[in-house]
Amino acid sequence: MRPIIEQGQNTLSSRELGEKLGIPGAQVRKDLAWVVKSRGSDETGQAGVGYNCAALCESVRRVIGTHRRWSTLLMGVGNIGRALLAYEGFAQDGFPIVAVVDADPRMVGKKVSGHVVSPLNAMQRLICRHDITIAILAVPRSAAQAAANQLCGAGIRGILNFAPMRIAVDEGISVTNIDVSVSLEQLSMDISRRDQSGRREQKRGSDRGAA
Amino acid sequence: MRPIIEQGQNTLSSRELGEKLGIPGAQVRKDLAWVVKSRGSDETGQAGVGYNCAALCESVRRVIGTHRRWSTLLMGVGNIGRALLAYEGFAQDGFPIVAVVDADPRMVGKKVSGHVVSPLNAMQRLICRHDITIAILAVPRSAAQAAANQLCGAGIRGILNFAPMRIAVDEGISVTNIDVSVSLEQLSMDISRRDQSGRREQKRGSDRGAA
DNA sequence: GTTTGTGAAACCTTTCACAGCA
DNA sequence: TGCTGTGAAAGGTTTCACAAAC
Repeated sequence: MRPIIEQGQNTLSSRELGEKLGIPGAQVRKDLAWVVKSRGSDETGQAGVGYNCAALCESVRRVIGTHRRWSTLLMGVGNIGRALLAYEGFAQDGFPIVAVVDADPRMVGKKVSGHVVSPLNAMQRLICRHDITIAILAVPRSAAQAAANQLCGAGIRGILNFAPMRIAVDEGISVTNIDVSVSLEQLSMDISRRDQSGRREQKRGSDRGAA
Repeated sequence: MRPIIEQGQNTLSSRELGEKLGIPGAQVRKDLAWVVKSRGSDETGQAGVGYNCAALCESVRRVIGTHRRWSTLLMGVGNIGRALLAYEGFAQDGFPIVAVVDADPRMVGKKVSGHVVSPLNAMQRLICRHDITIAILAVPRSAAQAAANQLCGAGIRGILNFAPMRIAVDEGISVTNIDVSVSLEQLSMDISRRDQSGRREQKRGSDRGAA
């Protein structure tokens, strides 16, 4: 899993890339053409050679937005919040947690994995001062909507929501949900459907490999 | 957010349902027709009335697979593992954690949120005995592929992977990934794209509301 | 020779619109 | 009248296939 560019190869064909991703080369070319166009760049692939790894990487990072740092605020230092703070890998990915708040006064002032927990009423100021765009919402379900409202009011641009519910937000604010139960349901559905097609396959005498 | 069925309403139209989900009624009808067909049931919606909430719920649960319990094994009692054990909400959703294992001998025998941690070599036996179909993989990235291999060998059917990497698994095994950094990247891309279209909108004099 | 970028074709999903039913 | 189920239209995505570029 060492970066390809460090393995001495500094160019990649769409077919190679597609093999790694399990998709046909044509789709890679279409997608990459879109990336280049989105970026407004003219750094395109070279016929007969392929794509320059470094340039490609930079283009993709531009389009995804990971070329810059996105300061984040963590709201809630319960079990999930503490696990996230302990991980410490987000800063490397460009998402440093620069502020931590909790509604529980008993938590305020405590240090969790090196981060001092601030009170809710400091949030607005923290967001402005640290130019925070993203909030990680790690509070219990019962507190989630109220917390989301406060975040919207404080001028956050996006929320990563760990509460097992849909939160309503103001127009113009993006939300991404992480819900372990939903992921488990996806998984169980995948397994069920595989079971069913397997049984069908058996019944009508294995038509043609896997579906 | 009280269940609709407890609010005295025991029937729902595709339009109502679509409004709640933010999609047109026609799509709800198409999807529900698929659910009914998938289930092989003839419990269909009633013209002029709508869908029976209870029957609909049951059909959807059948298709997703949540009509039955899926015993799960947790592998790894690090920060994420402990947070998952502390949550205790998965059992209610039909995904009870019935076994917990960790490679660290110092962890074995300890009780975490009421679950005794078993050693790795007990895993195979636990999976058979408790009829475990799903594993939650919550180990560090460096240990993830080896752990996945062991799970595949032990006859697991699906893996919910929290390690920040793609794991390779045997044919016929389903994987769902939860990667917070990837979710943060999704969020930042959403925000970036909104910014861009916003700026475009401004430049050419706000064509027509939101894009 | 190899590989890109891209029209055209094939495929899939969403929306429309309406006959038919309660 | 109100609503479903579905054929047809519209829209979008993926794959094919090949001229042009290296």
